[in-house]
Amino acid sequence: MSPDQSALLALQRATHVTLHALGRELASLGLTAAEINALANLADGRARTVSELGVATGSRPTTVTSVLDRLERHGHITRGPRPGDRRAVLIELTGTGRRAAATIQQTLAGLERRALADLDPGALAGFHAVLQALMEVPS
Amino acid sequence: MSPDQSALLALQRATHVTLHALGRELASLGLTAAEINALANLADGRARTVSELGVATGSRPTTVTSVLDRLERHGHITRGPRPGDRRAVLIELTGTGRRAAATIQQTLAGLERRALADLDPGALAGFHAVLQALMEVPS
DNA sequence: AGCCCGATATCGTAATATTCGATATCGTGG
DNA sequence: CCACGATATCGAATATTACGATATCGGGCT
Repeated sequence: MSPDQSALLALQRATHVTLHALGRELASLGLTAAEINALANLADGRARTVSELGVATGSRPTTVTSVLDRLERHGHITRGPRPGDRRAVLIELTGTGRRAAATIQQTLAGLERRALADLDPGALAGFHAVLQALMEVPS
Repeated sequence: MSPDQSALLALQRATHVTLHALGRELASLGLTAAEINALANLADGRARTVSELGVATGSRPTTVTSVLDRLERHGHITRGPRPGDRRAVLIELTGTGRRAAATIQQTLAGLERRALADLDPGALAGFHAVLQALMEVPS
């Protein structure tokens, strides 16, 4: 009954599958998975630097830059200097960006609620513990 | 202390991070993440169709086809007809493919062992339960 | 037998994603 | 004030993924 030999293979499959489901529900926004991911991480309204966003999404700075290029072109974000450190760039949501991010967050929350409602409470804790352990594995 | 508001965002970040770690350890094979994923799923030696591989990796058939194109060019797999159903294509590992897949599986297993050794036994069960629930969410 | 429909995989095309190396700018500590 | 690390971007290349169209095939229906 083991769904997979490997936790990592299961992780990747689940990521792809849920990404497709999320993209289907948010097709009207005309955004790609990476853009949705970035907006979801910005949805709380707190400004972030490119590096912080890279850590949050698990991507490299150059990748984040290209995603932000498209988000900026679509008018969803603005870039500005960080006060006190003009190397860093602060990413902030625009009005339309905030609306899109809110839609994303609601869809995200709804999908998770439907999926995890009937689940054992400890399962979610174990889920996060495994993710944490996988990300901190000593190389 | 909650690592993330959203299980899905945590999922995506963990996937990216672990993919980078895995790619680093397997850099000598000269394979990309998608190719590694495909070979890992084929590592048990059982032949699979393109569709089965798509389900296992969570990708669409066209995506699998292009990944297989590269694996075939590298001499890691062969394609042949499935006896009794010539629509389907059976993917099988070659000699070099089997060696690469074995290396991948060992690296995968080692990485998971290092990461999950000190973890509560129930955590892994919860992890798989959450993944299962997320993939089966009613649309 | 003949036919239509769904399943399977591939192809062409295009848009995205990702990476690498190089570069410009900026803080910080000697 | 100077060297070094941090930060982000750019240019070029490759990989990834998707969509629609196409070819082939199995199976059921008449």
